[in-house]
Amino acid sequence: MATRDYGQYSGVTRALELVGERWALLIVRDLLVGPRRYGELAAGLPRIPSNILAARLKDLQAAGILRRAPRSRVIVYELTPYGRELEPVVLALGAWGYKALGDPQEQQIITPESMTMDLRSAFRADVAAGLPATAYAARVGPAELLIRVDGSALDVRPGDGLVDLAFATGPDIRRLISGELAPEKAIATGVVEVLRGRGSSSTDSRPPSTWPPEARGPQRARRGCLRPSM
Amino acid sequence: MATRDYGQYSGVTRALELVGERWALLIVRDLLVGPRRYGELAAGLPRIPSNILAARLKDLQAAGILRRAPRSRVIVYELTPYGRELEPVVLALGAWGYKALGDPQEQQIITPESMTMDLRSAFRADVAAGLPATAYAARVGPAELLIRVDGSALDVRPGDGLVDLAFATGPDIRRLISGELAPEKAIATGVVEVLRGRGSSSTDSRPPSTWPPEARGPQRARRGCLRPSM
DNA sequence: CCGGATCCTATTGGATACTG
DNA sequence: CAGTATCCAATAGGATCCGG
Repeated sequence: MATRDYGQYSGVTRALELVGERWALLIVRDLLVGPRRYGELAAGLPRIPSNILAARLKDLQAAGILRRAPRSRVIVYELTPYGRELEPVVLALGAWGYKALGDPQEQQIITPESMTMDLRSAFRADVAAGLPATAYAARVGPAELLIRVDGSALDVRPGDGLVDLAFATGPDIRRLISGELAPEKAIATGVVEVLRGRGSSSTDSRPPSTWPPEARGPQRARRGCLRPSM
Repeated sequence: MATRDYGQYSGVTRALELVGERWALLIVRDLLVGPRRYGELAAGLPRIPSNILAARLKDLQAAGILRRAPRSRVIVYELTPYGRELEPVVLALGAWGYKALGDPQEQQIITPESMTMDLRSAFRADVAAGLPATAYAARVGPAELLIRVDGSALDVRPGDGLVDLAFATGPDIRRLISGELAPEKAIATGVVEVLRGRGSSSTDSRPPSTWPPEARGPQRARRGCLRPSM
């Protein structure tokens, strides 16, 4: 490995030598949602310089964490089985970091990939096991997600579709994800606004008032990445 | 936070802003074993420059992850409750990294703290639940550890004491920790050498032959940190 | 336009020396 | 022992450029 090593024979140091550099785990996080093209990764990591993205992709590939795969004339990057085994690491980091998250700042964006992984990190299989199979359309700030819960399995992915229930939330969903707020209380206090109906999407509704007005309309900053704006 | 941020509102980015810098998670790892003094941390992280250690301690303290605590005239650093919640992150990273670990290289050391956390990462509560309470003295390469298993609880700490069973292992213990090798096979193949007896310590035995000769004697490089030497 | 490579500057980390 | 201060090397950031 080209990366500077820690001079220690241990699992944590080895892991940090492979994925400890800046941006590396964020690339892995986005690829945990699915294979992505170079430009899609760049769009989801708004501040990454293109030379750093290229360098990380090269390093992660050399480490056997991801691979370049040609998909009908375009190249996508996808995790190897070993790379996918980083999912517990990313989920644990996300769950921990979510507790230290305050209100969104100006210039902080939410991407579909980041919100997808944040929701996965909040999923409690034991709780979900008692629920009937349900599909949700969620608008979490500016990201639109399709969520399916079936037994103790969770499927979250960016997008839309036919669902049983649609809901929209503001930035306070973080209190729900971090476990600070119970789901019933979230609905009762308006943190989560339930939009009933077996409809198609959530595009026929407005986000709850906790989102500032300027965040309501879709303000595309870059391909597929919207800013919560405040 | 002074650290450069990722411009994203998500749990993983927030976590990486707090503990994503070089050396930070290794300091947390060592403090998960117990409170440590500045010099003890420096000894356990052999290549860390003292200015970096000082800077990280300051940042981690500002982030509410650790605190300086006066203990009878000396200052120790200890994790806050929030800092201790990083344990799942460190264990997941260690378990993942262990699978990518090859044989120890020259100049790679093993510290009691690193080996303690590596063993914790390999602990399977469900398996241990069926075993009687037992205390082990383990010499893992150059580190001497006291291991107690009771029900589904594991207690690993650097040190020695009265035990039920003593054993010594070479670098191939990594195949045991990573799950590649079953315990019975490890003993059968000599990866783990069992030194029977309800004795006091493992100091009356030699490590298995898989450790190179020059590693057999205790070669203290720095306080409490020994090198496996190849 | 996508997928990078290159160049240059700004920031951070690393090694060593030094101090209360 | 518990850190600072200094200086230099390495890395990240930003802009631009290039080939398909």
